Amino acid sequence: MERIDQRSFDMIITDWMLRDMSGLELAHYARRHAHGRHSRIVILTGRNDPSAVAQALDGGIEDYLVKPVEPAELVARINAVLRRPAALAVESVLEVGPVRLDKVGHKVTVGTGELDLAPVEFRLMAYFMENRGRVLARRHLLEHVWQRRTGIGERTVDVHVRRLRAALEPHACADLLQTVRGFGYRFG
Amino acid sequence: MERIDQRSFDMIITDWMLRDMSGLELAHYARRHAHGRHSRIVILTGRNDPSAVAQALDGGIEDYLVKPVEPAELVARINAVLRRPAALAVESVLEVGPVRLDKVGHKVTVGTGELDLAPVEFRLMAYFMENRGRVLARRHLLEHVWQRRTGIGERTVDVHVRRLRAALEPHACADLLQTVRGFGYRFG
DNA sequence: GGCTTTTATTACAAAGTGGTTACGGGCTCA
DNA sequence: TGAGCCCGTAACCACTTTGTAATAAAAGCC
Repeated sequence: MERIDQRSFDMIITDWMLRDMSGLELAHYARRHAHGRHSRIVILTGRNDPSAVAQALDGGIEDYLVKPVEPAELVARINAVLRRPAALAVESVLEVGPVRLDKVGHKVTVGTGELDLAPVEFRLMAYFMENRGRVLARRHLLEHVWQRRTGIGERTVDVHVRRLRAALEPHACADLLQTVRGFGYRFG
Repeated sequence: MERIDQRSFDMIITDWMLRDMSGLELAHYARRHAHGRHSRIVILTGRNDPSAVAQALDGGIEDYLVKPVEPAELVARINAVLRRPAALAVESVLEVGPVRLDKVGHKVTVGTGELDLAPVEFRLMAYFMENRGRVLARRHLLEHVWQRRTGIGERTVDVHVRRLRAALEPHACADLLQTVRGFGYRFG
């Protein structure tokens, strides 16, 4: 924990049972602290307990290996984890520029102000923030934000984007939600 | 494979040994095809072979599970994979000289400046960058950049090349897009 | 230097695309 | 049950995109 305070690590490999805390607690500590925020965490332990695996993975651990592990497999799994894009935030709070979206608290704030969004708008916003910088086609958004697959017109997306922009407008960040002509929309 | 051709999947779970191919081959097939490109692939098999694990993970497989797997662990691992940002996001950036083209973000930058390209121009640019240094015939470009096969005059390509050059001009790299008289165009 | 072929440039009209607004059905909640 | 909010649709408008055609320029070829 001292080391985590001092500098950042590409990867932290820890046992499940430590002297004073669990590996998961260590992981959460790392996630909360600036330097460890982007560390990828792997648990390597002798304890083969599915519920522990579930708990660890749901808690944002990158991988959970049960000893004995063949060195070849260990190396392969480490490489696989390192190859992946940097760890995704475990917290349910998404943040892009001045916009903060709390998925659990179901609340969106821009700077100090709060946004009042309808259900669909909220999910759309969350999806945009989860995929910032990426162009999302209308068809794609309909599939992922509107769960039901069947016939909703693509123009509907336009209208909801407009509503999002209208909500962002008073806070002067409507330009975060950009139109990419011929392809879709991009956030951030 | 037929299904992969037809639509996209969030995740593909497959055995290691299939009738006519390995799960890894199936994975590579999915990765190469448009619809499967963003699928996350998990191998679930009875074969506990560290070198197979290494091979699979190095080949871009998201996870490799050895049967028997506790349902709780399976679900946890599936969720963990789905929570991760879709792989291959990094691969989509093409770079030639000072020109950077981000296919996912649908953005083209030259040095610090950004290029504003229309849909056809963007696809044309991407195709040129994917085939840099290669002379591309007008007929060839019409077939690959304009997907519809039907009669578009070859002169049209000239016009779009001109538009690309006009976009590159202010950044002093219009000369990247060269004319090869009698054959077509070359980029880079 | 003429002549032909190939490419560059410009202008333009038709088709395409997105922004905006209004509206009505459906749902929720008091 | 009624008011009010959500949300999908449609219509209209403005603006872009894009293929073509016409003309200018350049590059070979003898």
